[in-house]
Order: sequence, then C-alpha cells, then structure tokens
Amino acid sequence: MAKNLKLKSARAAMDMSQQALAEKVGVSRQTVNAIEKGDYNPTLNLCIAICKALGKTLDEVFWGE
Amino acid sequence: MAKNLKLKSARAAMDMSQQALAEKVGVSRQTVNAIEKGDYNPTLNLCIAICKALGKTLDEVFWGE
DNA sequence: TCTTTTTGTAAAATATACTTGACAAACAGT
DNA sequence: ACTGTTTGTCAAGTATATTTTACAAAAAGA
Repeated sequence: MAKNLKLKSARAAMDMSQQALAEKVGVSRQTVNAIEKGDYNPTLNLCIAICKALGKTLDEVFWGE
Repeated sequence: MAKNLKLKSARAAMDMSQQALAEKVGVSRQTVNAIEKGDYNPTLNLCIAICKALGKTLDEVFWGE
C-alpha cells in the first residue's frame, strides 16, 4: 500500500504528533502510524474521527491515494 | 448506528441490486446489506471500492450520516 | 396466483483491524 | 554531550469486519 501523505501533512498542519492524534481519536499510536505508513486499512469510523480531529473531510484525507 | 440511505439511493440510481454491487466490489451480499443497514463499519478500501462502483466520492456516500 | 429476484436476518468460522508492551533510531532543545 | 519527544517497527494477544450456509419475508414480473 501507499503512504498516506495527505494525512501526514494535515496532522503536521495542526502541529499534532501521532500520539496526540491517536489520543484524540481514541486509538493507539501504532494504529495512526500504520495508517500513515499505509500498512493497513482503517475502518470508516476511524477515518471519520481522524478527519474531524484534523478539520478535514474524507475526500481531503482519504480519497485518491 | 444509522442506516446509510445515501448508499441505498446511489445504488438504486445505478439500478444495481445489493448482490450486483457486492460482486462488483468483491464482497458478500450480506456485507453490503449490513453496511446499508448500518450494522457495521466497513474498511476504507471497501468504501472506496463501493464509491468507484457507484461513480461517487467518499464524501458523497459516507460523510455525514 | 405462481415464479423469480431482492432483501432481511442469524449462527459459526475465518481474516484482519487494533491493542499492549517494548525497544531503538532520528530529531529538537538545552 | 545529554535529555526528552517523536517516529518506526516487532510480536503476541483481543476485538471485530467479512464469509459461508441457510432460511424466510417482501417486492416485481408473468
């Protein structure tokens, strides 16, 4: 799978660490790391939580990798 | 969880049965049914496959339930 | 009414998302 | 050089998405 650079930059734009984002959306830091790295395939609910935490929409963060 | 009526209507607009959509995206009919019914929480890759099959984007089908 | 397609639903099994704990490398600040 | 934060990664476990088989109700067509 491909790295999710849109997620990485959206997180950077909010000056948030993987840890901070993970806590805000209620998952482990490794999960956020794996999603950014493209290792797996988050669930829709997690994608939505991440988008809301970053002030983005699904299309902006997860559409067109 | 809430029913996904946007998915249901997008599928209807393509004149596609749950079965037909399921085959097109490579999952079982029950999975499509459960997603429409709101029973669970598909993975991102499945959401993307469904959107492509229906000619929609993530925001149009899965954003704001 | 009869037949076929579509949909709703359930239980048991399998695949995989996600967790926890842990360790090391890269980087920033002092 | 030292300290603390961030990131990358691994292995073993738990939770849950998805499959398969199966049956019945609802809708559509003839």
